[in-house]
Amino acid sequence: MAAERGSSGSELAELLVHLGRAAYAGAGGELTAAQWAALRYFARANRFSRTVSGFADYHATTRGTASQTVRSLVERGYLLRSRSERDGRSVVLDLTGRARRTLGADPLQRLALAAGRLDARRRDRLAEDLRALQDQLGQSRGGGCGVCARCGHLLRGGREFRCGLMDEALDASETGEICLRYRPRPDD
Amino acid sequence: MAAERGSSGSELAELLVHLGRAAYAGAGGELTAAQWAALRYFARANRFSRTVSGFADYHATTRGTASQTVRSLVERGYLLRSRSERDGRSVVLDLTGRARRTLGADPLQRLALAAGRLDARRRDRLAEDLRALQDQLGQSRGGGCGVCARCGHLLRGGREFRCGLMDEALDASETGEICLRYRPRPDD
DNA sequence: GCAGATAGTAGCGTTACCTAACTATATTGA
DNA sequence: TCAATATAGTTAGGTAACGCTACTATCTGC
Repeated sequence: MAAERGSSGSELAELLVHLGRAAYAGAGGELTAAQWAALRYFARANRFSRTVSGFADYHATTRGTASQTVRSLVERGYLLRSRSERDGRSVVLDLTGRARRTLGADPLQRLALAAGRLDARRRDRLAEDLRALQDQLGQSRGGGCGVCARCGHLLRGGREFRCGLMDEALDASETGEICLRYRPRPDD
Repeated sequence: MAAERGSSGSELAELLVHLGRAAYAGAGGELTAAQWAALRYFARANRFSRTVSGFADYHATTRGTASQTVRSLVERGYLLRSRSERDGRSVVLDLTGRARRTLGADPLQRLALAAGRLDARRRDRLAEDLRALQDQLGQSRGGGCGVCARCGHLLRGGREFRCGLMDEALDASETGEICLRYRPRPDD
């Protein structure tokens, strides 16, 4: 029952959650928090992941809720909806130009700016620590989430990239996108 | 427009917010996310801050919303409500024994455990970085939030602690509690 | 005192969120 | 090949979060 030296795990966890909320303080912009989250997700997810289920997983909510949020964004002209050619059950969501412009007004920018003012080394260190936490959490759930560049399924041969799971070639620029199927590399 | 080296501020911000949400993944326990947040707040706030407005500020929401969340917790036996002697307009909220026991099942514990598994030095570093971000955000808003031990209003004389703003003595144990009036020390 | 600020509540409408039920397509396997 | 099962997505219904406005009560400053 002795207090831990320095910061305890719970303090850290509270700090993290609190910061995540405070970032939106007094936002009130043109979209709700969930809608902003969806826009950010579809802006950064790769072509295998820009689906309703993908967002539901990322946002840790149900498909029903995700479906509702997506619908509101489609109706308001932020997302384009098309059927997947890979899977007849899936729909693919893509950002419209309007959505890309709107992302510039994302209330999260305030936090992003604050983070951008950190020393580059410190920022990288922070990101690394947060990702370590994320991977650890992801393990205990099904999901997890990260970019191909750090994914255990990525195969590289020379300058070519390939996803071993989907068995498809990846453009270099795609390796920085978020993927549903992300799994931390074991040796990482 | 060139990509920043390493992690950009926006990536970091997204990571942070995402982690804050993912921590609750599949929680679904006996309370909602807002209710857990309230319980945590009232467990950690000092006697000047255990009010509806205090929680509203901390949780970055309106007093109306905070009032509703608090009411639900009082009705369900998690919080005790009493009028403040210092200020006739205020009510003071205190956790019941049931609430303290319930906090053991806080879904945030999963993240807290993950954080607790980090190396102690790394954890302190992480907490420090997050607090730096928080202070920077707090500045641009009115609020801000932190513990007396790091507050600019704290005066210490020998082993005695005192809040210069409220002009009251503080018990040593109270200096680890959250305060509404927290202001980062200028020289920090 | 009186004006203006602040603490809290109440009511309204929108949205998030969950659950459960449902359709349609994929996958599995006997 | 065909039936069982799993998965993608939608819909409906209910609770609570959330912001807004309006309101009362108390406090603070002049």
